[in-house]
Amino acid sequence: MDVKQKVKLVIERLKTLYPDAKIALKFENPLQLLISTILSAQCTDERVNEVTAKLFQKYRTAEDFAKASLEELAEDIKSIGFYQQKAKYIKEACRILVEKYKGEVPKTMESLLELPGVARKTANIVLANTYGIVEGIPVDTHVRRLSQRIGLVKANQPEKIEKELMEIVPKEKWFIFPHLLQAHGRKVCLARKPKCEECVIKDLCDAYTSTN
DNA sequence: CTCCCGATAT
DNA sequence: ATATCAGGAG
Repeated sequence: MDVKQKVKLVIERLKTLYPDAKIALKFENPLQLLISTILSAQCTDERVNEVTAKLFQKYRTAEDFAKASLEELAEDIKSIGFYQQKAKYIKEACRILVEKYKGEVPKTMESLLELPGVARKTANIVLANTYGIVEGIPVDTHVRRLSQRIGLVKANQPEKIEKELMEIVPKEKWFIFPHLLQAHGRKVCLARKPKCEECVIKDLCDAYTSTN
């Protein structure tokens, strides 16, 4: 089957299964989403939400994070992995926000990529989910795993996967596509033990059809 | 490529 | 015990 036709069917079926698929990180403004997304690296969104519930009470502006003590900030996010690195990223990123952008989160890919701890995945998420600016497709662990299993892409590096996906997913679906794959990745197409028998797209999946 | 790294599922 | 979790930097 043509890969674009496969993408169309995957989106149709997953949309029926997850009609309310959207970002799982909780946030009230662009700054909160930026921080949450930096924190979410190699960590479940659920735990990020637990930590940020308290964190965003304590730190309300970019300036609050920028002038925070690094040790204290690290301690406040300790239950998340990579907490020392992430504390540095957040403090430094917020210092730049205050210095260059009046404490606000910039609206361009180029500006976001200058922030430490921010690459295309994080920038795509922030732009799309706060400003409605869809420049690409965020490739996280779920988008990567499912795209590879289904057989939508051949590449192994996130940036190359994003490029391949941008060529086969219609642009008007760039926003919903990663949300659908993430929802399916968390509930059915699990990393360790995928529940293939209950999967609504198993007939379209290379990983399934090649072994069954 | 390695390193960062705690919490949870298997 | 080990793999995995909405990755990114050096």
